Amino acid sequence: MTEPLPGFERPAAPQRVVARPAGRLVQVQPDITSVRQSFTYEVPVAWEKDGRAANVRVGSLVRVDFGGRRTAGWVTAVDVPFDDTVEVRPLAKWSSFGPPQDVLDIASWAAVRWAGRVPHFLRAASPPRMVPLVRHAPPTATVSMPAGLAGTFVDGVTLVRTAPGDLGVDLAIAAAACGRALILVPTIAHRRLLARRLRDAGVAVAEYDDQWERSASGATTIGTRTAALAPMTDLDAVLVLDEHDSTYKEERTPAWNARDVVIERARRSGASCVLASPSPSLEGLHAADRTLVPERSAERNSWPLVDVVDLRVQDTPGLLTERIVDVIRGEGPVACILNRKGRARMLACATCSSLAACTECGGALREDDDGRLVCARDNTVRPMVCNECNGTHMKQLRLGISRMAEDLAALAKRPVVEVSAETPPRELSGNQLFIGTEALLHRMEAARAVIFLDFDQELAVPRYRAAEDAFGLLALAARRVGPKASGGRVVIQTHRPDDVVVQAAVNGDPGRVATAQRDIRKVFRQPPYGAWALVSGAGAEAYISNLGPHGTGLQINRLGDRWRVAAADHETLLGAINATDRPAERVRIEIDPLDL
DNA sequence: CGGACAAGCTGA
DNA sequence: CAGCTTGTCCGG
Repeated sequence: MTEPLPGFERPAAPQRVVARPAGRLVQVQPDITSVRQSFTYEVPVAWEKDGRAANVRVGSLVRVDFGGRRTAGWVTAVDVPFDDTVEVRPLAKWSSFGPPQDVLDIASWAAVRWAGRVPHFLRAASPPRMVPLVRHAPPTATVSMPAGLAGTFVDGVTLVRTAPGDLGVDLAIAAAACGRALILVPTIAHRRLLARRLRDAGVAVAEYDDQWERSASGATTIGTRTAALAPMTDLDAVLVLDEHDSTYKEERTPAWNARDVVIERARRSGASCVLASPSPSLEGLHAADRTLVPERSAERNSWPLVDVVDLRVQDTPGLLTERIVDVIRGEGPVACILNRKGRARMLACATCSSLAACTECGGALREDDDGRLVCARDNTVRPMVCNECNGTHMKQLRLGISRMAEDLAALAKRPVVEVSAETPPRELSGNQLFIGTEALLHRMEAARAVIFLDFDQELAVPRYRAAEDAFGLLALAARRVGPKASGGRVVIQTHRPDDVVVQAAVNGDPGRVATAQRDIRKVFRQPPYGAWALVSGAGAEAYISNLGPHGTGLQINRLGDRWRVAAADHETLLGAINATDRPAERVRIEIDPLDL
């Protein structure tokens, strides 16, 4: 920059455009999804007199005039410097206490991690009803550490493989004994049960999000997915029960995962983090610094007896085999599981009963319009010929559930309760014979036996997580029937009795599934050994072309009207995803999709 | 998100 | 060229 010539000095600094307002200045993030920026507002001077001003804190919910209308928003910073170039308006209203600084920070982190918008996360982190004041009755953990668990809650992330029937009461008490604890469970029923047991043990409990205010005051917080954003600070312990459960993943965009959020919160607070599950996810194992596994014989005995019915060698056609007759005729509640999700019809050889499977990937085959066999996973096509015996005639394996219920009732010589989503809970109690989809397993409390009439569908689902999910279902069945000593049993009917998932259940040895899956996922760079984003929606194609310039290190695959974007790690993937402009049409971006 | 405004399009 | 549509920008 050269010196200006005499007479051409630069004008003096411009006059202040606006006068400094009298009140304190705060930043507010409006609750408008597409606004990614905070704006400065003034705390009205009048609020200082009546004490309202003292409640304007980071995280507080307020209402502000914004762009010609009034909208809700969150205070994201207080006592910010004055910028004289823009006019500052006063806050219109103070609404409620809100999430603390830690949670605002985690919301920003999560917005990057799942390519979402901050307001989505702040909404989930906010109280369900306005909270006029937070009473600070600091609850003190008076519980002592349960015997044998002192070494579980240590620095870093620990994965604990639990017995299938373990509902985590002792682990939860151990977490509470550490101090400020945040505990995640998959269902509200599980939350209620655990909260009751903890209160009985003398722990001050907040059930999130009904008791948002209590959580904010530091009580041991128990809740489902959204509890990952509970208004807690200075965490000492984090516990995720059934960490493999898919309910931790939000289905709507942003499709964030509560388990991953609390792992990050624990890391930031220096809290010990325990992930517990009888069927650990590979993501959980990958995130863990160490894994605790039960002693072999104890774990084996914690699983029920598992009978495998080899459908290839049954005399009776169909799924109602001789082997289940005794089980369904006995006393007590029995659940028959027949998943109808994934309408893809499956085929088996009419001669040797082998399941028609893809020679490349093992996925189930269906018949296309030209009478050939097509793999649902990789679209490999081959003629209608059996792998095993070269038979050319295939039979359909699918049966309607109502028809199945009738046949089952006839075979069992007792009535069958057909369970659907509409079945009221009271009809699920009692010593009856039930038939339904896997939702039945989630809804009933206990069973003497669980029968998977057709486990092939679980094994052959064309998804990279199929084996893990199938084993998770067996672990849930094991929870419902109890350990070997209880006398209950799980029956698995399948054409693939030697599948590692089936054998892991038979031997009560979940480690086998993880070991087998780990190798496959590593080779194919599937999560968690790679990072994926699934791009769909009307604007997907335009978005993918915008992604091009940022595409270093990305692999992009078209899957019909969706695209899979893969990278070696989240940093590479999210760097590109978040730097890419979105077209006007809707684009749905799902990071770490489960259904692929 | 929704209003303001600019640029583009259409029909007489 | 008025009157309308479509697109882009921005809000304290």
